[in-house]
Amino acid sequence: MALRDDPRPEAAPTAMTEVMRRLGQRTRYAKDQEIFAQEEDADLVYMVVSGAVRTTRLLSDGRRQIGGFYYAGDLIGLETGPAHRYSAEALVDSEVLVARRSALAALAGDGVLDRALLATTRRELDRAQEHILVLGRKTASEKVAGFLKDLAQRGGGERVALPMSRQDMADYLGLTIETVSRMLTHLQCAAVVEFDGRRRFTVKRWGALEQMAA
Amino acid sequence: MALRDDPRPEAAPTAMTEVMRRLGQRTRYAKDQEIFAQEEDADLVYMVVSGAVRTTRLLSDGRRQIGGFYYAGDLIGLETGPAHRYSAEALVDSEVLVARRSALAALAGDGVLDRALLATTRRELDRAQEHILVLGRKTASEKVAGFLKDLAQRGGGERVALPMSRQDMADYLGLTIETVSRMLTHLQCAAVVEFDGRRRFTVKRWGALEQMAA
DNA sequence: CGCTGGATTGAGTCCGGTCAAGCCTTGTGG
DNA sequence: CCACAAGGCTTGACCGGACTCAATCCAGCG
Repeated sequence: MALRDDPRPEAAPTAMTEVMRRLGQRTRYAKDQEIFAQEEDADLVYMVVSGAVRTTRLLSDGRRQIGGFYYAGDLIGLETGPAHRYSAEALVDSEVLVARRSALAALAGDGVLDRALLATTRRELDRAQEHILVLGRKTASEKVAGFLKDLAQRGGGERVALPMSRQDMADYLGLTIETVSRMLTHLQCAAVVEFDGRRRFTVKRWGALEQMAA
Repeated sequence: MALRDDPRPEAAPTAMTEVMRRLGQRTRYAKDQEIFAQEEDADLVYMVVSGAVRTTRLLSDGRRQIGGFYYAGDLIGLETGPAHRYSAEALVDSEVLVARRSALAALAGDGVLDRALLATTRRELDRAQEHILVLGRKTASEKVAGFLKDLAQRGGGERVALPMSRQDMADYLGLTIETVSRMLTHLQCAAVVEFDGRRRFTVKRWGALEQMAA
């Protein structure tokens, strides 16, 4: 595969990472364990150290929307006001640094913290707006192709791991599990990607994938 | 109608409003005139003084997604990094205060500006996440009912104005203009709302509207 | 090796999109 | 002040992409 420049933005400002490392309480969460709950008081900030996390929002009738997936270096828990709008759960066994917001402010200095939080929040807003475009105006096959493309870019390597289930993908993309599965089958039949087990794939025709993502 | 407490959050922190009033260049935009363009350098901050604004994002094939609608007191132009992800246009003839970000920082002091921007950005992120839930997991009738409900709450008064076209509503909700029109007709047939012309309505059965918004 | 739960596949349905025809405001000019 | 145009909106008929329901498949694990 040709070299491409890494599209990943800095996961979080260095100052933030530094402070979190010093003040954060390292905590382990098992697969599917809840890290924080919807409506819970949002006084804590979380940084993923290893593993992966999803943020989800539940409607009373069981419909679920996933807000995003977070990996090592990503900050969560700041996307909300006083109370969380989303809950967060570990996708796989994960380690997370947890810190009180007030403690962070004391150590980092208000200005530094504010600037770091602003940068992270703004990046989060960009992600959300991209997500809005996808949910509002893309077809099922564009959604799935775009999802795999993003994952492959983020992963960097040849073989890309899918840490989430088909249900998670569906709930992120506003589709059903069956539709996601069909689109994956199509992509594989078209020799755009090749799956090696259910949670691992390789991009075979990068151009085609980008085109399908539109 | 019974008194309800006003669900509107402060449109923008007072410090921000104050500074914008002093430093902002008051500019008029005609209906449908562009305020800033997608991909344009994002050095300016905008505050709506009167009228209404939409932010939109265009796909190459013409599909359009509206990110949000903004009214008097709302800040725009901060939802992005170095370059705007969305363009902004006036929904109706509007007045907007325009200020350089650097000028604001100088006057307000970095800390104050950062804190104000953080608060606004976070509120914007909340809106975006709500929008994601709506686009990903709600049906057409829930989307339209929810949209009218939000407008009515924001408007406060008895008669609620719709400053946007059906096309704008459709592009905000991820629907077509025909579907929006049909849902509005249904709501009116069910005597949930009553239209007085095409751009003005009254909520007749508040409970039913909230229930349909789910 | 057999169990188990996630994933795939198929058949049929339905919600929302598409295409097309008309309606109704709103605004303009005589 | 009315006539008429024009564009936004509504309505109808039909279509199709994504959903639903249901039957299997199969990878991972004890």
